[in-house]
Amino acid sequence: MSELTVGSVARLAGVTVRTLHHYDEIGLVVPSGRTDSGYRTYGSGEVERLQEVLFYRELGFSLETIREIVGRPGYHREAALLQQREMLEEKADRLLGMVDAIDRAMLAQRTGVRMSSEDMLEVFGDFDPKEYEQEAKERWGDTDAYKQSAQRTAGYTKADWETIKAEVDDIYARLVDLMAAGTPADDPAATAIAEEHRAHISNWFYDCSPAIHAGLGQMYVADVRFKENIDKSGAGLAEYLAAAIAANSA
Amino acid sequence: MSELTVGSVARLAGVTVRTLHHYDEIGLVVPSGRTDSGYRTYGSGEVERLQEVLFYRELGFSLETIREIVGRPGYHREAALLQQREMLEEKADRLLGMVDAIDRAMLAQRTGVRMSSEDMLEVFGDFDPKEYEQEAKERWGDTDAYKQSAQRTAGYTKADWETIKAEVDDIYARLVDLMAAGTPADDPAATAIAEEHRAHISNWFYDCSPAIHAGLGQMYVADVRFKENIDKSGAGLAEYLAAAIAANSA
DNA sequence: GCTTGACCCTCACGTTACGTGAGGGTGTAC
DNA sequence: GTACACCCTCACGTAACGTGAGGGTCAAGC
Repeated sequence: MSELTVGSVARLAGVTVRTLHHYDEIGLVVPSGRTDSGYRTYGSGEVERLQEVLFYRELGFSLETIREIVGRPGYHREAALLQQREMLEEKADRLLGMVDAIDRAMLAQRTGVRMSSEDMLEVFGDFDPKEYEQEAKERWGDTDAYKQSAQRTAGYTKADWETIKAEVDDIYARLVDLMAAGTPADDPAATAIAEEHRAHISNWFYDCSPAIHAGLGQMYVADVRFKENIDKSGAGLAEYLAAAIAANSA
Repeated sequence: MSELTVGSVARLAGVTVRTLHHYDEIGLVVPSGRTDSGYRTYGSGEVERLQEVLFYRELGFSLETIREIVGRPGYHREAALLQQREMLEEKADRLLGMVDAIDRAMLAQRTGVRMSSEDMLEVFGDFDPKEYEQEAKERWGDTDAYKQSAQRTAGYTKADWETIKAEVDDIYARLVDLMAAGTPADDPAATAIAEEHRAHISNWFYDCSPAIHAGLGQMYVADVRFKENIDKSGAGLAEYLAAAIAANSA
């Protein structure tokens, strides 16, 4: 009475009949018996086994491995799970790496012939934004800001990058002037430029809240790569900019 | 003179000879010609095409799709790339979901029979840590702290969770006492307990630096789910705890 | 008793992107 | 002359089923 036919079991477990045939063929889940006319019958035990098999299948195990897991009573399920976990993480990493590569490819394609490292170098000197790209991805890959930035910048042409660079240079130059004049970083003149800087980022990269801006400022002095690059526009500019941002965010 | 043989091309492109045979079979990359004895010869054009094919292959495109991309001159490479990008992200999400499922499965397995929602409920009342899990994953999924936490907690038994709960309750109770006595949150008595709270998290979940702890404190008041849960131990406790943490982190 | 569906069966080939021999020529260095 | 590296063309194998082809079975309705 509790013997079910293939169709019922298939619907119950959310698989096709062919799948059950296949599992029967390879001996992974074998029907409890057959009717006189040859119809497969499944008991509750078989259905349970099927569900365990499907659980592991969902986790991406191969049927061969699943056979070992559900077959041997004392099989190291935990070790298998751990191993699988690592494999999945690696795969996911690979896929995200591909996403990254696509972003780069689209950037290259959109910017006409190519906006590859050579052109980058032309615009940015020896501070290649791409150099920082991988790490940025690791740090902020999953944040909205990163995605927004990646999406927007993918469409930028060389002319855009030149405009961006020009804007930043202008901001830096005016800050250097203030700094040279001995203006304190929390002076309204400086904080106004810090605010311009924030607008610049919001405009070209991602919505930059004062809080995020404050974090950026800290990084400008903490991360030597940023600091060195900024200081190229004037010694001590990184600290000055960071202080102005801090004052503006407060 | 610039005609290369299969082996050379294969080594050059980092693929096997069989791959080149296959691409020839399906007409994806066809040799420029054959020698009298039937050897395949590849010119620079073919090698270039091969490299373009391999580029798209790296991105996970099927050979059929690649044929369309590199075949038609005006094919919408960009649209294809965008679509592929989305697919890859979805796949990556799926894989990370599996990792998550494995974490849960291991948790279930380690805690003896099962440490499922029912038991969770028993220990934590109606504040199920798992309920917050998905969002935590989204927010912090890629951080070291999250991984550390997920790894450690995967091994916790029901008894562990009870200990954790008891410790937190004790911390909260003593804070409520201080609060009732009118002790300011920046009083050493309160900040000492805040420090205990930090140690508790470092001990059971992940290395909690003062900076991270400060962030947590802010979230305790900003996120109603945390706030409400904490306030169950005493009205206003969330703010008091947050203030004590802030004072302790300063 | 007969038809009509819905369901079941067993082959068996198709899918992806090659891996892996089998069986046999080719090119050149010693 | 022969050893060895390299090339060729079949052609089957891989994972997990999808998809018919060709043909029985079962219960319901006429």
